[in-house]
Amino acid sequence: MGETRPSAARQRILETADRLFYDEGIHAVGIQRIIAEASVTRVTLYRHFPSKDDLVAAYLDRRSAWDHDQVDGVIAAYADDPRAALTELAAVLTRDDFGGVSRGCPFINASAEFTGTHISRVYAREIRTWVTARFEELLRRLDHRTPRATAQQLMMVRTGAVVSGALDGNDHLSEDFLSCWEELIDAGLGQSAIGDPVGRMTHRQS
Amino acid sequence: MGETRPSAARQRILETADRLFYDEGIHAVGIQRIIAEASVTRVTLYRHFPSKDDLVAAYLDRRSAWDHDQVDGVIAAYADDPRAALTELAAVLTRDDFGGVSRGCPFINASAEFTGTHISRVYAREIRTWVTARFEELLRRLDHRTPRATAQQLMMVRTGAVVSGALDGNDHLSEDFLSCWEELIDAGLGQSAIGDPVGRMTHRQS
DNA sequence: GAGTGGGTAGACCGGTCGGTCTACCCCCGT
DNA sequence: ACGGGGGTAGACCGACCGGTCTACCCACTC
Repeated sequence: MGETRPSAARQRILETADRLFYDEGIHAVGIQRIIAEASVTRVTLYRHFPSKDDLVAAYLDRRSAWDHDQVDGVIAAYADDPRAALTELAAVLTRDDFGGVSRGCPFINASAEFTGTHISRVYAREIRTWVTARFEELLRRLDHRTPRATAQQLMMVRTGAVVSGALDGNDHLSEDFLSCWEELIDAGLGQSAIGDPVGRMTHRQS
Repeated sequence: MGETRPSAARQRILETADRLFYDEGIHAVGIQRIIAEASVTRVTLYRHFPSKDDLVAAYLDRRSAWDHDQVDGVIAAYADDPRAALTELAAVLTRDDFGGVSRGCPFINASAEFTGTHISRVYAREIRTWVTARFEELLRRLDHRTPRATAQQLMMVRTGAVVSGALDGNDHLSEDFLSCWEELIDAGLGQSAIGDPVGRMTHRQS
């Protein structure tokens, strides 16, 4: 019962919606466009997704699941080396986001289109806190001095990198981002090879 | 001639559009809403702004002028102390953006709603490169080792701070941002009191 | 005192929005 | 053999979109 066949139509709808919503914005894309480009009938779409908001939720859900998998994958791959995992996460979490070709983070973009407690904002906050928590875990395993504060700084810098990458034409942003990333991490590590003294980053505890 | 009286109606239209566009998004706000809340006729609005896009342009123009003035004001106020100007800019450029109450940067939000070469993206890129150039100037006056790269890092971090502030509920973000900001600047200064050795931030020249 | 620019009022346009309805179809499992 | 779930086709709904039109008004200036 329930999910029997994969439903090719449903898959086409989701992929088309994902592409259009991400590339052009949610409000800018109507149902008509989606059903046309997905080669699907109106009825079929509304059978799977009772309202446009449901489709939006499914879109964000896919993206969210993807990001979760990406992060979990990196952490698992570097299970015995948290420091290397953090570096790899920097790369993975900004993949395709530099060079002014990408449209940036789907959650940030979606949040810009809606107000209050709309699902887009809920999804955005959810995944952001989750990723930040993963950062914090890795930092704790490194005996970092300020795991929570630094995790939030990492999230902040990553956010800025993705948004800047989508807006500016700068082709050196990737290096600027990565050096800043490494810097933030190493500044709170004990026996760092680059010899930073006492907690310059410790304006607050934890 | 041309601009004789200040035209109270025009002013009301602009202020209403600014508020609604910023708070709820551009696509989400129709002309009907604006003329209703501005207590103005349809004809009046279209007399001043031939199309919605013109109104959007005027909205972004106001915001852009405001930011320009803010930055110029700070630089002028600290004309003899570039280092203090940078610190003050950090505060000014994220004013009202922390605590999850603000909606963040109007240019970033507008850019998320449109594609390609739409005015919103042009405005965003313009002001971002302009502000970054001001950062770079100040850093040069401080004999910073990597003024351009660091200026872009500052812009990146500021971007992340504003967006994170608009999305997350975190109430410590301001401190995280400011410490990161100071860190980025001081890491490339010569006779810094916090004793950082040779260029760890200098992964590239200029 | 005639003209003009900025304003009001409200009907009107074609198009698109999100969403519903009816009717037919076809493949699959029982 | 048949029932049902997933699919197609296309008309239809009210509402709203951005934008235009006509007609009247008022205050100010030349």
